[in-house]
This record gives sequence, structure tokens and C-alpha cells, in this order.
Amino acid sequence: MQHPNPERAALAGATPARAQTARERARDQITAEIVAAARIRLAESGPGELSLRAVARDVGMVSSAVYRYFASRDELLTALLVLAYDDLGSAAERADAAVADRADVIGRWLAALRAIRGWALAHPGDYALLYGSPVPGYAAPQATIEPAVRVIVVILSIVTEAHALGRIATPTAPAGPVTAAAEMASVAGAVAFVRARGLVGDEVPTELVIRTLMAWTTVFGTVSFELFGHLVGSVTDLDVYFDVVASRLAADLGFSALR
Amino acid sequence: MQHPNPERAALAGATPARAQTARERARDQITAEIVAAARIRLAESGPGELSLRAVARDVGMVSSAVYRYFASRDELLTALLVLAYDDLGSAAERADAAVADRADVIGRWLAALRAIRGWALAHPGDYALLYGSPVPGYAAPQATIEPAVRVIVVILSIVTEAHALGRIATPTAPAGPVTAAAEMASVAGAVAFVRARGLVGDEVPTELVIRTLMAWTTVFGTVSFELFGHLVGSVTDLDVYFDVVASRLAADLGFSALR
DNA sequence: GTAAAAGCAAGAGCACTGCTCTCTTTTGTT
DNA sequence: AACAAAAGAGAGCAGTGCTCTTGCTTTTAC
Repeated sequence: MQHPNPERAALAGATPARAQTARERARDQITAEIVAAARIRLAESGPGELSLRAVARDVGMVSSAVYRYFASRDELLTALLVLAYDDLGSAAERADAAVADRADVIGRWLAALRAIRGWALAHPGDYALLYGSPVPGYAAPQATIEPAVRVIVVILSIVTEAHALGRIATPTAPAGPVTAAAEMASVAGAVAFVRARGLVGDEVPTELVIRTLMAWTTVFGTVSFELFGHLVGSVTDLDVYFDVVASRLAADLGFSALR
Repeated sequence: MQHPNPERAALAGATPARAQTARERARDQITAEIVAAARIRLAESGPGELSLRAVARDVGMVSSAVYRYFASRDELLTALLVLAYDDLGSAAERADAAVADRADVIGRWLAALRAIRGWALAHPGDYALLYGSPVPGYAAPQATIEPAVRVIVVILSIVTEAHALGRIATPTAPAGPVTAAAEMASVAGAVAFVRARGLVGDEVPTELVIRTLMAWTTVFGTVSFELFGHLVGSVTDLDVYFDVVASRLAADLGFSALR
């Protein structure tokens, strides 16, 4: 007999058209319990160390019972992945939204980036799950890409809004080994993404998209280096260093200072 | 009984003063065999999946025998770590050295960065071991930091030599949320490293060190994003995109074009 | 030259893992 | 109340890292 595929409803919160039966409610509740227990365990160890049996013990089940809810350990990890992406995304969104002066794009930029780092430091296990080396055989399911995109949308929104507000001096592309046409083609996907999202500033230049993608990459790299211990000898004050990086990134994007 | 700590000699190549006995030679050879087998297994799966028992089977031993050579799985991984760091470092060094015109700093920059990415694509398992999420309990031993530094030294050398040659227009620090003094203090370790290494250009400005550190972070982030599949939707031509990133980084560092 | 010491390989075994079965119990629905 | 579907429990398989004991060989010491 095939195992059902139940965690969809519980995770996406997509209530089916029909009213839930009592059994469905119980199922969702236990599913949530399992995920919550897994999350706690993940907080204090990496994704590779997450033991399905240990999670089962935490919720007072035998390991085989968990397989009624998740067909495999990878499926449990996928559920945690979605949750973590959403958590990170909403943290960034909240930080951006908390800046009262919407025209203070540098302030919003700094707030969003600090929120990302703060979340990563507070949830290192989740961060490793999201951005650490993936399990070789593991391919992220379609359901994960939508929540994964939230944090990037926050960053992109700030940049595109700054552009629409005229608060960005779009940097020009430097002379390089690649033709301009090839450069544009290489990031066509990202540009199409911006357009499809209907973000403010439909005419956002390709160079700005490239710069934003690079900035996001640098943020990820900086946080990863800090979390994975690659900065121990070089950087003494990690808090300050992150702000330093964030301000350089803003400058490279062409943000014009407000004050 | 305590296990001896044998792999030191075999890995560091530090031949003791006394001539090697037959047993010592055999030990070094078998140690090398184990490492080689582990390396092959690592190439086609992540570090977390590397099974000590499997490599034992590969070399025709029983698993307990391997523990004569490596006290734990982590120690085996450390040996692989040192090897991989050295491999990556020498790849970058060779790429830099292969540029005939030593004053063509942009060409050297591009060559070194391309070599780093090329090595990562050719050895994804090793790359994940070096720069992927570490095992939570694992702290890198002292012996690993020297080889880890090689690839960074290549990058730093190009930048400092370019500075000494006057081929870099040091960018000025943008106004930011941090005082200049705090900025300098935060990267004091990295600056001290440059001075201690006796790299060309002892008076290399702090801002340049920050920029180089950031550039290295971006390179790492770009390669990681590519390898871990975080660019699938956004970037269509990864080869071109990497060159785009590399040229932007060179521009941000203030490299003045040669031609 | 022989005896003691140290090093090496093998095997059994422990506690753990992911996962698959079968069997029994619970539980919501009709 | 009766029934079927779902859920839980348990045993079991193949694998893991690691330890300990048992023989055997090589090196060292007397």
C-alpha cells in the first residue's frame, strides 16, 4: 500500500474545499508535532545529524509510526526547509517594513541585511539546512522554491524601489572579457523574474540586477563564512564587519546617501 | 591501549631524522592508500556520506584495521581537508603564475578566480568538505589553517602587487553606520596577516584589505550558489556569469584596465 | 640469538541509523 | 453496532562509527 502524501495541507496551510474531518485534523496536528520536534532537534545540530528515530522518541512514537506522516527523512527535511525559508523571509520582510521612512532606502537595506544575519545566527541549524552543502542525491522539490524566493524579493524590492525613487545611480558595466549581449543573456532568468514579479520599476537595468544578485551572494557568503568559522583569524568584530560589508554593498549598488 | 598518532608524518611529509624502518614505510604507504580511496569516494558523494567502512573495503581491510591509521572518521576527513586545501591552493597558484605579463593584474585576477571555480566544479565533494556546512561538533585542527590560507594568499598577492605597481585606484570608504576607527579594528586580524606575510606593499590600505576580503567572499558565494543549485532559475549561462562577477569585483577593487 | 615489546590485522560485538514489513489496536464514519 | 480505513507497535534488515579481544608479525632490547 502506498503511503499517503499528507504534509502538503498541513504545511502550505491550504485548507481543502471540503471541511476537514476529525481524522484529518488529528493528522495535521500530529504532523505539526513531529515537525516541531524536528525543528528543536535541528536547532542544536546540523541537518545531517537529524535522526528520525530521535524525533519519533521526542513525540512519544515509535519510528515506524512517523513513516505514516513522512515517507522518508528527506521529506521531513523538506518540510523543515519550507518552514525555515518562510521564517527567514518573513524576518527580512518585517525588518524592511519596520523602517518608517520608506524613502530611506539605505536604512531599509541595512535593516533587511541585519535581519538576515540575525536570523542566521539565531538559527544556525536551519541556515545550514537552507544554504549549506546539500545532500548529494537531494533535489529540492518544486514546493520549496516559492518560499525560498521571499528573502530575495525583499532585497530586490528595496533596490527596485530605490531605483524608481531616483535614489540609485546605476553603476555602469566595467569593461570585461564578456560582450554586453552575453552578459545580459547570462542573467536573463533573473531579469525575467524581476519583470514577472511586477516589482516597482519595470525598466530596471540589467546591470542593477547583476549588482543585486552579487550583493545577495556576498551577504550569503559573509554570513556563511562567519557561521562556518572561516573568519576566525581575520575578522575580530563580526558585528562591525557585517555593517562594513553592508555599507560597501550599498555603495556598489549606487545608493545615494540620504542625510 | 592508546592509538598512535601516525598520519602526521605521512601527510606533512616530515621525514624523521632516523631512517625509516620497513614498518614505517609500509605504514606510510597504507596510510596513503586509505586516503586515496577516501578521496575517490568523496569525489562522488558529500563528506557526510563518506563511510569509513566503505573505504576500508576498498583497500581490502576490515574497518577496525583502519583505526590503526586514523583514530576516527573526523581525523580521516581532516587529512582529506589538508589535501584538498593544498590542491585548491596550488591550482590557484599555477593559474596566476601562468600569466606571462606580471603587470597584467586583471588577467592574473581573472585567471586565479577562474581556476578556483574550475577546481570547485571538478571536485565538488572536496569543495563541500572545505566550504560546506561543517559537522557541528567539528573544530578544524591547527594543521589545517596553513594550507587553507594558500588560496587566499594568491588573491591577496595579486591585489597587493597591483597596489605596489600603482595599477589600483584604492576606493574610498563610503559613509556608513560605523566609525572609521571601528572599521579598521574589525579587520585588524586580516591586516596583520597581510603585514606578517610580508606581501608586497607593506602600506596596503585597510580599505583595500576589506575590499579583497569581500571579493573573496563573493567568489566563494558565487561558486557555492552555483554548486549547490541556488542559481538554477536566475542564471542561464554560469560560465559567462562568473566572468561577469569577476570583472565587477576587479572594478570594485579599483583595478585600472591594462589595454 | 633469543626474548620481550610494540605494531598490525581480523573478528565479534555494541549502540545507533533509515527503512520495510506484519500484526494489532484505535477511531471515525455509515 | 458494524465495518473499513487509518494509526501505532514491534520485529527485522542492512548499514554505520567505534571498541575490545585474540592471534600474528615485525622491531627492538638484552
